[in-house]
Amino acid sequence: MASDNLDAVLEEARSVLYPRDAYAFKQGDEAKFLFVLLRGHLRAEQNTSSGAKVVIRYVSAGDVFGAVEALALKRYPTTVAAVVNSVALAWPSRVWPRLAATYPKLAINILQMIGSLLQDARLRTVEMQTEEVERRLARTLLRLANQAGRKEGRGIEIDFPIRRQDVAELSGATLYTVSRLLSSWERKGLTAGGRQRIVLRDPHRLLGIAEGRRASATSGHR
Amino acid sequence: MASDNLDAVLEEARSVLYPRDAYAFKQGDEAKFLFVLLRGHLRAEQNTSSGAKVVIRYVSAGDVFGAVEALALKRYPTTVAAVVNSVALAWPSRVWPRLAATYPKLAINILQMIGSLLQDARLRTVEMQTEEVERRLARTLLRLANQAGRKEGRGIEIDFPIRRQDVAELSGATLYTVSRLLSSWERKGLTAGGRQRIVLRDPHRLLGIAEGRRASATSGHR
DNA sequence: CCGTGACTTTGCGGAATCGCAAAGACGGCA
DNA sequence: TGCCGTCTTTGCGATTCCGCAAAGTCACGG
Repeated sequence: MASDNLDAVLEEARSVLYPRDAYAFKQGDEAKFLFVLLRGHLRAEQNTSSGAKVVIRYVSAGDVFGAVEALALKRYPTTVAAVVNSVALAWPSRVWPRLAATYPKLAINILQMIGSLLQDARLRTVEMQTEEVERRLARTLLRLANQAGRKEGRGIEIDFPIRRQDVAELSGATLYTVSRLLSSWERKGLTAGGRQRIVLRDPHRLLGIAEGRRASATSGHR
Repeated sequence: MASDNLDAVLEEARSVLYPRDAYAFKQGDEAKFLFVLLRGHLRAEQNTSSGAKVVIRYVSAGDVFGAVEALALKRYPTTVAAVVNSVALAWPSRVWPRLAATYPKLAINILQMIGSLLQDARLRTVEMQTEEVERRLARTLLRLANQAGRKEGRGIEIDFPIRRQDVAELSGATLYTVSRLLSSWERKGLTAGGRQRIVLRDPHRLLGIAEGRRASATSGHR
């Protein structure tokens, strides 16, 4: 039943290839397309007027991106860049009214997706406001592992290159604090890593930290 | 042209009265209705499992609330309570598909509203992550004044009772820090206040703080 | 195989902010 | 009018977290 619809909807899209570090769009660009990521990983970030940068989210295969902007806003409020070679489908936003009218379920799906984005955004605000950095970082890593984790011998590796700086901008901390925490966790066997690389060695204990139990004997220093 | 539509849509709603401190709905309730606030002011807040509370936003007359939840989610992720006696219109969420199909512009409006909520939420995250408390507080007050300010002799008063604690939960600070900053601003003639009451005496200078210039000679202490 | 630039780590203060404790101040209600 | 609970203020540390500086470390291109 759905396959006819699906084919028809796919007809309207064109596919786009983003080499590593290429931009899908930039903050302030006119929002002419809505996308679905087929393969790869993208980073959505927002820059403040004062030059600070915040990572809004990482986009994984199967995710929709640019939708809210294309459907409801005029311009993209974020910049989206490929962190590995990626492939996406793009629909011109002008075809949306027709598609939505023809396939009501599509509209419902998009609405739900936006709803969950909103919920995520608010959850993040709540965490930023009520939890300390260590916990936020643990949560951030678990989330990344969950959406882009690859099983790797003794643990889960985040399946795309990510700098400490990126993690900091995603979790609401500084580069230095993230580096210190990861070092400390590495010494305890919770994580492992390297240049643009993070492996969760003991997700269970990380979850413990994320949920409140302080990393025993962390002491922040030493 | 629109008035017929409007009448027809209004037909489907029922009005509800919320006395001060009454709940429109609570976190976890099944999302059966979507609302428009006609009169009054509501506070939407979210509680964490650990007991902390965060104010998501204040709802003013004309605002839609509960929409995302009713249209896309199953349950309300926030609690909404009246801070003054309020009146709202409520639509059962099940009439939505029919309304949306009949009045496409309605769907577009709702989508745009949700889009701007998402943008707000992300902007807040960015601010929480990149700006210091003083600036965030100034922004928060200006926003409140903007959406619910009443001109008052020598300044703009926030037109509903709001505790320091609420401001803290809205701006991402603690009760103590908010109180200290407001005291300091009051000494400089930027604001005035009292029990559950805040008046912006000099919005222009507040804007200066919100945009970066540090309140001269603040010194944090004293 | 080496040089170079990007990324990471860590020491060392320093600043921002928290948060207890305790004292006021206010306002509604009996 | 007086009491009481709620809200606010402020002193005083205590913490958390930041952020410069400088020294690694790593990956890649030539």
